[in-house]
Amino acid sequence: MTRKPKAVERKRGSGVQIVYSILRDDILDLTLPPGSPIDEIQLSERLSMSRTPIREALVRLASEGLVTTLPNRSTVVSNIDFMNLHTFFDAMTLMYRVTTRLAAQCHTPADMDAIRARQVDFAAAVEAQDALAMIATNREFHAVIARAGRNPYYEALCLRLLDEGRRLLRMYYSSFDDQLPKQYVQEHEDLIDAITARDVDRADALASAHADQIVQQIQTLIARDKRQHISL
Amino acid sequence: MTRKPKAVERKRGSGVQIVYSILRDDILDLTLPPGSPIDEIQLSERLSMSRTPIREALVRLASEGLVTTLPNRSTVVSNIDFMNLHTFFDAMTLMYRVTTRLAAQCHTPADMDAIRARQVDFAAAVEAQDALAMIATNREFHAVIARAGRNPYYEALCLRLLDEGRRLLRMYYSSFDDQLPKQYVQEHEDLIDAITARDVDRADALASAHADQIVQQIQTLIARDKRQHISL
DNA sequence: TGTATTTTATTTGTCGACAGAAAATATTTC
DNA sequence: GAAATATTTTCTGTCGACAAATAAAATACA
Repeated sequence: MTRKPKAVERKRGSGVQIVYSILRDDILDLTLPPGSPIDEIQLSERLSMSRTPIREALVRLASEGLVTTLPNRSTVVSNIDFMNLHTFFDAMTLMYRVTTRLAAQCHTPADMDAIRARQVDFAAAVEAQDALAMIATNREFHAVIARAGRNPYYEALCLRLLDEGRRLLRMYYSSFDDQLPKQYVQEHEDLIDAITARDVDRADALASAHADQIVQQIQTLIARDKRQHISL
Repeated sequence: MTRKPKAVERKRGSGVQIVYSILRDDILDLTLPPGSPIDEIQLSERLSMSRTPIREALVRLASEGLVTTLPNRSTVVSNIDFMNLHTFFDAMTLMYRVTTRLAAQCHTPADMDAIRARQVDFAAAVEAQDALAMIATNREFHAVIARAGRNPYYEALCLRLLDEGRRLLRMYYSSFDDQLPKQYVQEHEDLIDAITARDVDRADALASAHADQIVQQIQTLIARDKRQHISL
């Protein structure tokens, strides 16, 4: 006998936030891979709430580009556009540079504390050879730098790109589980030094090089993946 | 006797789009000035539809930053943050540069046709000394350049900034109705030339100078506005 | 008369239900 | 047996209604 889930007492307005967070996480770590249909009714039963807050969460995700709503048909998790990855790399590199520059210009001691804390997490993830944790902590590291830059427009685009990158990296690290490059830890340390010294040009150059490294890393992974597909 | 508006037959799914467009336009041309509360019931009566599609439109506007939802209270049109206008100018300048560069790199003949068509509209608006039309056509001009750049991340940020700028300019031109600067028309022409010639560096330099001009223009208007306020 | 407290009213957040649109399935026709 | 058509099913988009939360009004009290 399937029993209906009880309507748990919840704070008014929290429902949307819960659904949004769950879906977002599932999409970004590929628990919901690109193309997955999202059934509103199924979700509403699983989370024991009406379809209204779920639809609201979906609308928010859609306006962030994480899901695509097909009119009168199910909404699906957005695809990763491999044809135009270069636009992603281009934007990512520029945003790394711009946010790091700004952070070097106008950081506060509290910002530096936050940045260093994220770097500790990142180093730990690399040390533990935990690819998933590395992806997540790298995102947080650059997110706090972007926040320290104090430009909401740049920050928003940077966060969006970091999330998109999280999905992308997750795709390859889950299938290959590579040796995680320890040099990234040193590159982050150098970035922190440049920001601390308020050396804008050096911060810019380091961010640029760091972005190039990551781009190259991803492209290597993609190339290897393609070869593997051909060999089948 | 107040009669209830008839539920007009409408295509399924079009309701949200209608509300979204109306609200968006009203917000951007300051028909709904910053801080205006948006009453869902009132809107639903005026447009003769249920609150559901209206709420969906509001969620979309909120995720674009055009409205702010106060929990359990009315949603209001977002304020213009005059304290941090420099972040807007900074981002606007960079996006002008980046999108113009990319347009110079990878435009097609169709792109150039679209750009030139927008420039004709812009020139006409300036010639007619129609401030509102100038604001709108200027937005479209840079929007098609951004589209020609073919980077969806840059394009999205650029559109957001152009809309924000539309609101800002509208605020001052509505109160002062200035002489509209004819030099902008020539600057646009120069931009088109550089893009057509695929001269990336020149396009970049021109876009940078153009952005600086506009920033200076806005700052002049703001300064004049402040003086006027003090003199009262 | 001014402040604190209770009552009322307004408005949001959530719900269940229904109708319309595709997709999936069954049925007919050749 | 295959293609075309009809039927059913599934799921979205929209609706009206209700309850919680806040703001406004009214009342009590000093």
